[in-house]
Amino acid sequence: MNDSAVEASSKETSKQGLPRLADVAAHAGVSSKTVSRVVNNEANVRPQVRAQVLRSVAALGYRPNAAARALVTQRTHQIGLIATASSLYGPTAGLFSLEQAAWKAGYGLTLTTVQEASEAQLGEAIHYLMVRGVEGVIVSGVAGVLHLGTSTLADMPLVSTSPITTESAKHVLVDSDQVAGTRAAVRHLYNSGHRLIAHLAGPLGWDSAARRRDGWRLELEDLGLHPGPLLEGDWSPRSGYEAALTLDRTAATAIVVANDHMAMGAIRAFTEKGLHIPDDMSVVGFDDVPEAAYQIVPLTTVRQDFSSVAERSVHELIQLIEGRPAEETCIHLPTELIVRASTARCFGNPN
Amino acid sequence: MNDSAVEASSKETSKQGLPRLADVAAHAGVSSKTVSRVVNNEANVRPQVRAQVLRSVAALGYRPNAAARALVTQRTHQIGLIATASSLYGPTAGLFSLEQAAWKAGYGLTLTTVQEASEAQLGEAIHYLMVRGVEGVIVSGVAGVLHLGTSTLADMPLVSTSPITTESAKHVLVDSDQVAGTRAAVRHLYNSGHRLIAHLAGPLGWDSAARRRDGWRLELEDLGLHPGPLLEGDWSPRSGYEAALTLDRTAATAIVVANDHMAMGAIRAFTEKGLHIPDDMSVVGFDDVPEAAYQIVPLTTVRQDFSSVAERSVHELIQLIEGRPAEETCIHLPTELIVRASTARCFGNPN
DNA sequence: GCAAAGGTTGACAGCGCTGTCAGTAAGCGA
DNA sequence: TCGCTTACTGACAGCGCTGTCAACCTTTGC
Repeated sequence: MNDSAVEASSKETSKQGLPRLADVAAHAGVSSKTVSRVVNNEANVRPQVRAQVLRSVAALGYRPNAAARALVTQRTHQIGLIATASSLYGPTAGLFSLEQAAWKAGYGLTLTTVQEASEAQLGEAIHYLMVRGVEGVIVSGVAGVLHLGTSTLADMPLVSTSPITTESAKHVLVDSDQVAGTRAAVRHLYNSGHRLIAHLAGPLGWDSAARRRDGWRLELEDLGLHPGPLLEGDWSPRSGYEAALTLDRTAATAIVVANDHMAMGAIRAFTEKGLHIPDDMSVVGFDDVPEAAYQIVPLTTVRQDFSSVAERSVHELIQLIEGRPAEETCIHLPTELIVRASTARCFGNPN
Repeated sequence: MNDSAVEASSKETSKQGLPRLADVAAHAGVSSKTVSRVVNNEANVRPQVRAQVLRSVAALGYRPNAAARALVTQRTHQIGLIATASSLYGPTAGLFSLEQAAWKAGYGLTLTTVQEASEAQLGEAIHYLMVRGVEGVIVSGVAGVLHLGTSTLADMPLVSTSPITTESAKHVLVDSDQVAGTRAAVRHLYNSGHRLIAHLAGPLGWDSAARRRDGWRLELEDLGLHPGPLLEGDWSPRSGYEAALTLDRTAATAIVVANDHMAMGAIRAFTEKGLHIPDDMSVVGFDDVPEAAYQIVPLTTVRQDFSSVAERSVHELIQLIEGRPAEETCIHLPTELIVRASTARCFGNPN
């Protein structure tokens, strides 16, 4: 019945000086198993015993030891996240949503990064996470197709934004519908009278960059147009700037850019070349970063909902972890075209 | 001597079906303690025994169980990160550097977020991390001053970008030198002839926002100038836009903005009002986000090195974790003024 | 009033690993 | 050759917790 401060008791015997289940049990006058029941909210404990235990827990400042618990239950309730190390908006924006979704579901998030999606780096990251006992892995914003043939990840629940080369039932893809996104951008430009529509892609080794390019190309084909010039950047504003410098108004009157930051760089480059946006060149971005709406020329862009992707990813992963097989193995979330001021009617091609 | 594939052996007895130390020991014909020695790279194992054990480890695909290890060694080698949930550039940019620095030092990173830095939310986050057994905590981009009086964090190694109200020797502050940053911005504007210099601050409940404002005010005082208008935003481009809408050219010829994204919003607002940047209004940002250099009007800004802050934070934290007291409890890393095109001489005030 | 059923509690083993310490083999000087 | 040091190896306990199972204590129905 000792209700004194946190550091009160002197009987606790844990190595670290932290109180253990047994200390709480002694304090409350019950067995440690009963304390365990209370702490884990199990049924069949008399209310007054429960209350007394709770009081002792508070009095001693008891916290369960995750390692001990994990050891016996074989559950860590940890999710691993593998992300590409970059300070780019896209991959990071969903991070907090990811964490919050995991938190709500009672899971912790262990973060790890790779510089590039080489098999070696990915393998190292996976090893790192598995040693730490994660129960599932989310791979976010990693280039290319994941090859997990005989790898150690083959049997681990995994959600990725990139396709994976396994038939494992434990692998699910969750991502924005990139193809539909650039398709919508192209259609919008077409409807505005543009016929010469270029694309500034992300690094095409990245699956999402390739899919955005595919959308652009497919929509042009459906529209009966020849694809305009295809440029490639590395997602950075600088690369957008440099790529756009090489593009001529004779080659295209509009360009679909694979992300907003490259679009900003491109707009800067066009401006330098004396082209006015949108009158001389229409530009569509992708992502809808917060500052896109507040550029001097507010950016028309394809919004993707990073939060939804993150939440859905966590949801699907936890389904897999808890043994429920995935209903769909390939989930594409909708994107939305946000028309602002960087696109205009093309009067050169007045249809 | 079985060198077959990972899933080979059928003798492993772990609940999860994963091989344990004892399985490797049996496979190699040694005791589990010897395997433990090899796995942990301890001395005093005969080379050929070591080699044999290593072969068995590889053959069985053995991975040490972190929970068991943590239980007995009382070390988790995990660092907790508390960040504010937002998709803003500042707080997230250093995240990957943080992770990489932790990785190199052999630590894992567990991420958690708070919506706001209320005592309640922070307490919850801390509890979450402590239950997961982190050995130290980094608090990044959290508003205000941390009050950790009798809190459970009081005795835990902690590195923060905000000041903390404890005398604990285990708490260190690592951050960019915000004051010097805005001071440099003001001086640059002064040297360009500006005398009416406004400030658009971040949310002043945030310590970093308050310090940036202080730098602005202090430099103006040192220069013998009265502070111009002080506005407040919430770091977002939108808030910068809205704040700038209220600012008149008669009130200021230049403005120091507390981050780049608000600066972009402000530039957009000024442009809408018919003010030309930089001729009618000079704008200085803070952060130097990647797209700042590629705006239609490239942004003059105060660059802070998020990577250095992150690396230093991890370094200091690990010092604390490993029991070495901090040499400095308050570390400010330098910032650098990057002059681009959003600032110009003020001809209205020709010195 | 008694048995059966159900609710509540605790003793004990053991999760997979490492620290301790004792024991055995090898090296070495006299 | 012996005795002593040093290099290696393994038996065993136990980290803090939960699962199992047996024991006990209430209720309830008749």
